Amino acid sequence: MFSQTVEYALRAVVCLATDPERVQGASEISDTMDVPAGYLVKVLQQLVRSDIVVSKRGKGGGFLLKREAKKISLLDVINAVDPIKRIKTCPLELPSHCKKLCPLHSKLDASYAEMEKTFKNSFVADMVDKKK
Amino acid sequence: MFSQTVEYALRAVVCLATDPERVQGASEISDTMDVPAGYLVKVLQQLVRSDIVVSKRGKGGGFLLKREAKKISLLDVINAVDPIKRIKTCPLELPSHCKKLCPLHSKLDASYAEMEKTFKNSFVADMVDKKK
DNA sequence: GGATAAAAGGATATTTTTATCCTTTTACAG
DNA sequence: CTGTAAAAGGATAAAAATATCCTTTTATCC
Repeated sequence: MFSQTVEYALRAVVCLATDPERVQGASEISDTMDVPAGYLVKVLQQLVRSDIVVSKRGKGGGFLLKREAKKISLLDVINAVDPIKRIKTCPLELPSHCKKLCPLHSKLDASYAEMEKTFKNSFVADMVDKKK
Repeated sequence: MFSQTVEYALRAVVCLATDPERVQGASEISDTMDVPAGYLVKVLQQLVRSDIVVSKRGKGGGFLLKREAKKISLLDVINAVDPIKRIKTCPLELPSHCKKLCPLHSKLDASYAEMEKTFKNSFVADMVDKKK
C-alpha cells in the first residue's frame, strides 16, 4: 500500500528516535534498519528538506530529528516522501463537470481521508520499540 | 494509494454494473470509462480469472458481471488485480524472530486491515452513479 | 464454409520507482 | 593546512508497473 520509500523513511525516523541525542550516520541507520545505503541517503535528504530531520555534514556528521519524536506524526513523514494523493475531482470527467465525486471515488477518497487522519494522530515517539 | 490497475478494474466493473444484462466490449468500456483500451483487456482478463467477470468470445462478444453487482465487493475487485498486502512479520527481522509486529508495523497493518474491512463492505452496486 | 468481430495470449515498449555510483562540498582532527 | 569521513548532488542502472502491438483462437452471421 505505502511505497517502499515511505517504508524506508519511517524506519529511518524511528531509528533516529530511538536515540534522539546521538548523531547517526546514514550507513549506521542503513545497517540497523536494513535499508539500501545509497537510497537511504536520498530519502534522508527528502526528510531534511521537509524539516523533519537535520543533517550535520563533514566528519562525524550524520542525522538527527529536527524536533521531538512525539511531535512528528507518521503523516509528516509520509507527506515528506510520498504524500497520500487525495481525490478532489472525478478522474472520469472534466473537473468543471464534476464538483461532486461519483460514489466510487468518494468512497475511495473517504478511505484516503481516514488514513490521513490515522497517521496524523500517530507519532514517531510511539513507534519506538521498547521490547528487549 | 491504490494502483492505476485497481482504479481501472473498479471503473470497468462499475461500467458493467450500470447495465448488467448487456454484453459490453472492451473498447466500449474503454471509451466510456476512459481506460487505455489495450491495457483494459489485460485487466478484464484478471477479473475473469478471479470469477468476477465472464467473457464471451467471438463476434458480438464482450464482458458481463459474473454475479449480481450487490454481491461483488470492492475488495473482491481490488484483490483480483492488486491485493492489499498485509504485514504479517516485521520486515526488519527474520520471520522466526518476529511473532509480534513492532509498533510501527502493527500500526501500518492495522490501517491496512481497516481498509480491507471498508472495501469488503462496499459493493459495486452502490457505486453506480444514479445522477443524470 | 468463409468473412468478420471480439477476446486471449504473448512479445515488446514506455514510464515510474527503486537503487547504485561517482564527484563535490563540508567539517572535524591532527 | 592536510587528510579523512561524512552528507549533497547528479548521472546512471535496474526493476516494476503501465501501456501498446501483433498473432491466435473463438464465436457469430451470412
